[in-house]
Amino acid sequence: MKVSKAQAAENRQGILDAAARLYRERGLSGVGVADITRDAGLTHGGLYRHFENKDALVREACARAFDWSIAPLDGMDAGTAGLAARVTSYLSPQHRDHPGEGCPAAALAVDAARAGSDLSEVFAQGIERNIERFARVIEGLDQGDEPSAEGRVRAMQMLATMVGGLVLARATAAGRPALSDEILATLREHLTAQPQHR
Amino acid sequence: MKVSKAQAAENRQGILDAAARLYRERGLSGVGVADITRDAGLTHGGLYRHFENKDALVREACARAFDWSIAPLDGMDAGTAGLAARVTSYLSPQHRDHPGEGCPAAALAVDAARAGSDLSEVFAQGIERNIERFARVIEGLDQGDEPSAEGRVRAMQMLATMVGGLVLARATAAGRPALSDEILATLREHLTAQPQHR
DNA sequence: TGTACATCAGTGAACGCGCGTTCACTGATGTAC
DNA sequence: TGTACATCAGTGAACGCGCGTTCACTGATGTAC
Repeated sequence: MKVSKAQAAENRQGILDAAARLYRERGLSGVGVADITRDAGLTHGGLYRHFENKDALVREACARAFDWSIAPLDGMDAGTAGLAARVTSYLSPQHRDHPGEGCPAAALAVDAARAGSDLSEVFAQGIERNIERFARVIEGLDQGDEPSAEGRVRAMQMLATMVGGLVLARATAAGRPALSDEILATLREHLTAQPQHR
Repeated sequence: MKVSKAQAAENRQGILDAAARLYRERGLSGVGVADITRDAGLTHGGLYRHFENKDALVREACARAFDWSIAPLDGMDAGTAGLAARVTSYLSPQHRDHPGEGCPAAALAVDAARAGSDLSEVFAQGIERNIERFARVIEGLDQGDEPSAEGRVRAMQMLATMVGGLVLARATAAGRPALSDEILATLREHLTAQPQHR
C-alpha cells in the first residue's frame, strides 16, 4: 500500500541507516539488499523506489557514514586534549569490536578500492574532509581558517596510523587478542604523546 | 585423467599462486574457485582433491602471500638505507596499483577481520612476523637476536602508518588520483626522514 | 467541505545468474607380481 | 624387465542456494473538481 510522503522519507532514511551499519559490519559484498530492507522493517521489492540499484545505495550509505564520523570533529574544542580523546576513542577495543558504528574508512576503504570510481570519489571526499578537519584541530584553527601545509602533513600521518592500526587490530582480534590489544595500546600511546615532542 | 605426483604437486602450487594473487586483487568474496582453477589452467572440480573447501584454500593462499611478502626483509642489510628503500617501494604508486603481488595485510586484512578466527590466526602470525622482522631491521640486529621493546614499538608505528597509507591511497586512487599520490608522497617522506630525528 | 480518482510506496512471487560443492566417470600413473 | 590392475588427479555436468532485479498487484494517499 501507499504510504505518506513523510513516512516514505522516514523509510528511506531507515534503509540508509541500516545499510551504513550493516555494510561497515560485514563489508559491501557481505550484505544483501534483502538484509538491509529487512533490518529497516521493509521488504526488498520497494528498495528500487528509493535507489536506482545496489551501487547507488552503497554510495549514499557510505557518504552518510562519513558525515556521521566527521561530525564530532566539528564541535571539538581545538587543542591537544580533544585530539588525544579522539585518538583514544578511535584506537579503543570498543571501536575495534563495533565497526558498524565506526570509521567508514577503516571498515570499507579496501572494498571501495575494488569498486568503481564512483564509490572511490565518495571515499576521496570523505577522506579529504577528514584530513582537513584533523589539520584544523591539530593547529587549533576555527572552521573558516585554512590549515597550513604542515598541519595537513601531520593530519595525514595521524590518520594513516590510526586507520592502519585499527585495520591490523581487527584482523588479529579473533586469532590473537593479545597482539590486537598490544597494537591498539602502543599506537594510542604513540599518537597521544607525539604532539608535545614534535 | 590421473597425473604424475610431481605434476599434481605443481598443479597444487599453481592453484595457490593464482589464489594468492587473485584474492589480493579482488578480495576474498570477489573471486570464485572456478576463477582460480581456470587461472591455474585446470577445471574447478579437481580443486577438492587438494583443499577441503574454499576456506582452507583461502587460509593457505594467505599464508603463502605473507611468506612471500616477508621474505625480502630477511635478506636485507640492517640500517636506515634498506629500511628507506622498503618504505619507498611499499608506498609507491606501483604497489598501490598492483595489489596482486603486494602486501597481504593491506589487501586482505579487512576481509580477514570479517572471516572466522582460523583466518585471523593466519593474519596474526603474518603480522607478528612482520613486526619482528621490521623491529630487527630498525635496530640493526641479526636473525637470532631478540628486538627490544622500543624497537617493537617503532616497528608497529611504521607498519600501521604504511598499511593505513596504502589503504587510503588505494581507496582514493580511482576517484581522486591527486589526493592518492599526495598521501603516498607525504607518508613516504615522513617515514624515511623519521629515523634521524627520533 | 465532500467526493471521485489518479498516484505511487510497499508487497511478495518470480526471473536469471553465479556461486561452492558433489559425483560418476576417465585414463595415465605407479605398484604388485 | 614385462604384464595386470588398483589408484586417484583431473573432468564436466549437475545440485541447491542466495543474490540483485523485475513486475503485477494492493490500497492508502493526496489531488482535482
